[in-house]
Amino acid sequence: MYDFKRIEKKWQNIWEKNKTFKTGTDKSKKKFYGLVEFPYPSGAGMHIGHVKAYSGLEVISRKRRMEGYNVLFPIGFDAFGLPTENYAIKTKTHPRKVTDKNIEVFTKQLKQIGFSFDYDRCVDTTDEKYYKWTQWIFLKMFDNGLAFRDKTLVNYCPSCRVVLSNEDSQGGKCDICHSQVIQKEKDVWYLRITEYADKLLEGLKEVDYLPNIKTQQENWIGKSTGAFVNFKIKDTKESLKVYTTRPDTLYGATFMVIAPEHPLVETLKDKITNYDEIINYKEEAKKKTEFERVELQKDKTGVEIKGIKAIDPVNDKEIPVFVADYVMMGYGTGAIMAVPAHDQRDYDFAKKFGVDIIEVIKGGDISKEAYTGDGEMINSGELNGITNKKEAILKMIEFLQKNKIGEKAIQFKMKDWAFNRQRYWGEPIPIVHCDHCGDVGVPYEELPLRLPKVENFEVGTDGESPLAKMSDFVNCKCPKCGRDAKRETDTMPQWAGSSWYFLRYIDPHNDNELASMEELKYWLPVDWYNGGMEHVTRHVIYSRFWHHFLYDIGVVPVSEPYAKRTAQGLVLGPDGDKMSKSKGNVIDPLDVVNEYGADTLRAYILFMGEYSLECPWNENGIKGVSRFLERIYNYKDKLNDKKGYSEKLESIINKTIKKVSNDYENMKFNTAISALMIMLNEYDKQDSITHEDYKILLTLLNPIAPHITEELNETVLHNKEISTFSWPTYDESKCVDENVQIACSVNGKLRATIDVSVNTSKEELLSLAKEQENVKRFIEGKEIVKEIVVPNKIVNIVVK
RNA sequence: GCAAGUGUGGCGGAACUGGUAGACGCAUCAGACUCAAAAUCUGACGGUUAAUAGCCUUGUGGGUUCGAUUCCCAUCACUUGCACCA
Repeated sequence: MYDFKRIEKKWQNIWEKNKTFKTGTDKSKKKFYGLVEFPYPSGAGMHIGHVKAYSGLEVISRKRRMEGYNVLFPIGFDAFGLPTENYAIKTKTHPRKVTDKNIEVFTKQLKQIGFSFDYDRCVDTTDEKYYKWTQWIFLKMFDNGLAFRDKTLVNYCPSCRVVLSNEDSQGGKCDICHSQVIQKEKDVWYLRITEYADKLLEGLKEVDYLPNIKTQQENWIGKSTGAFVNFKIKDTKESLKVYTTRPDTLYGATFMVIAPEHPLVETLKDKITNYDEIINYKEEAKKKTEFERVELQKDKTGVEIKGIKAIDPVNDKEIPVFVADYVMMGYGTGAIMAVPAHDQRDYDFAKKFGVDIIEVIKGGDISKEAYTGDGEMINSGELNGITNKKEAILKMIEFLQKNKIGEKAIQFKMKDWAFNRQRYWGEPIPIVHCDHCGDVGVPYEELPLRLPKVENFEVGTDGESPLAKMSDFVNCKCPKCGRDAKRETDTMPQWAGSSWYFLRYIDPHNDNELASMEELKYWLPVDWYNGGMEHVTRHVIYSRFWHHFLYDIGVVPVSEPYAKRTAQGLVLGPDGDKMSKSKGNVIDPLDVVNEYGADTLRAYILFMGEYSLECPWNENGIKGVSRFLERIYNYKDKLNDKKGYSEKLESIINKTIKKVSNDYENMKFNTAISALMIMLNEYDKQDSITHEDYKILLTLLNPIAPHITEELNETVLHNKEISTFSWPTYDESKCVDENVQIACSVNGKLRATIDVSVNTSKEELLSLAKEQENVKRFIEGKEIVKEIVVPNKIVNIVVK
């Protein structure tokens, strides 16, 4: 048994002392910037998921260094946020202290696992030298009209007393405390991310993200091309504007639905004969969160607005108007035209309320359900006979524009980003409210606007930020006119600090700018960003948005921050469920380090399965990897004095170098390790192996298991450190086997295999196959219809 | 509902642009070593079977093909994300 405790400690000390993994500064060298999502330093310490998330690029980074790159592989801490604040409130400790302690523990643990981060570039989002620049970016957005304040119905968590973005209140529950979210009118700071929707979509074309990541972002942005159409309200001057992606079905519109909050209800109050009923419905809808409104899909509620009718502009038909809460004011125009024959949701509604259903596209059976497929247009005036949906849409848009009843329109699903929180532990929003000047940005030279040091940072009962109670902080002079004014007391959400942290790593101690252009030009873009699937639509989009903005104002040299993005799969508990404290299936990585060593932990986490897929933890599986490392360790007694590779091992060595190199690049670490195991099995068949044979194994394994390989390389082979080696190369001509096995099949069924030398001719393969006893049995007395020979692979004889 | 992903032995998982399904590892069984156990080493190991013959087998049902885990259609289950998105 090798003494992993001593060996791992020894090498960790050497790396720390020699600064082995310090980022290179020689700009003439090619660069590699590998980025992992920085952790939230929770009190629980590292999670097994962190180990998996970092191990992928850890291997790549170690390989890149050996390939001669300047490697920037940094780590930092996303330390603002509610858990720390709540913990601080509970234990009556200041969040600053809690954060510092947690960061210390985390850093120690990261080092215990041997991660080759450049710890000198560590970034902490709660450091005022850092959040100075987070505030600076916010101010720049404010100056450019991208940060604005509005009164809106917002998701509000009564328990946390915080306004939440839609993204943070999924399922109608607060993301943090899981209590019910309600709707409340409130002052909200927004970042106008919608203005960048098109750029964020276009930018995806030039980056190398995993396909499913790209698709998710596209869906989130949700660009749709359709048309605005105006429906007149009969006997009034009013009209209803709707947005539709299916203007081709306009002749099939038999009713309209508006959101309960739609202003038309007030404008036409006098004409509406059931106004009270409508208002009642509106009040009921207010009680529901957006989630509940959209969730109740089985039973659609709504009320017909009596006394008014809309007029379909293409055929002048009078159609009824309903209010229903499944239509949202926040998307499109807050009103829809309903085409029950070709939209299932409208169909259900029409059936329930007894509205006409008019078929305009042939192909379905509208007595049973809506038909959403393609087909010939009918009952549609000038569109009749068209069978192509796109053509029909284009023709209708043309018609609408010619007759000035509508126009082509592009809509995005994405909404603006609600940006303020009523919390202490976040970046103060650097804005002053002045009665005369309105919202005024804190002057840049006064940044950072520091979080005041206080004893009591608990949230007040009014749901305001704790900062609101600090008169020293609140009361100030307006930077513009000098009169008495009040500071904004809300803070930024956790997404703020994580939206630009990768820029700070590039130049972490710069006091004059967020990072120098010279450094940014060298290091950007991030070459490879790996993280969780769950951050693909929030953090990654938010940070791309910030980066595009910084590019537009000339602060960064490229528009897309991440050249490549991958994601690792979850590590599940041994029971196959997601690890959670309540289920008691949590594996603590440090326990594993203590029992098996860091190298075994690293190797197992990469060996357990395909990196991008989720995979359950298996206590037995780790033993296999542990044995593998043990076997390598015991090889020191089996070395001979011969030079070069053993002749018999040349082929397997070259093949393994090739396989492992490729697999690392494709994050197929499990098959890379498997290839190394196969190589070791080949070594086992020899009486002895050479120093070179051994060295190549240690080198290939080093990125995954750095401690044990460095130790053996030093104590057995007496070489300088592996981290100074060049990455091994292979000879393609030696990767080819001399012999291959050929499958011989009859009618596609395997009947025999033959061993032949590589590149045996087709003719010879065929005649060899026919000589096989078992092949003979199946072709004898039958007519040969076809003979297929694929050299080096298979012979298939088709008989009748 | 929409979108994406996954489905292979007792288990985790392999399989290049369609070409010997089950690599590698775990578990299990047998043997060696040992007084014994552990560790280690050797061998077997999808099902059925006396068989190194055959038949069946990659969620299910079809299709294309000489040949399908791989491509196409349908369907089921699970996971994730978004959502009455017009």
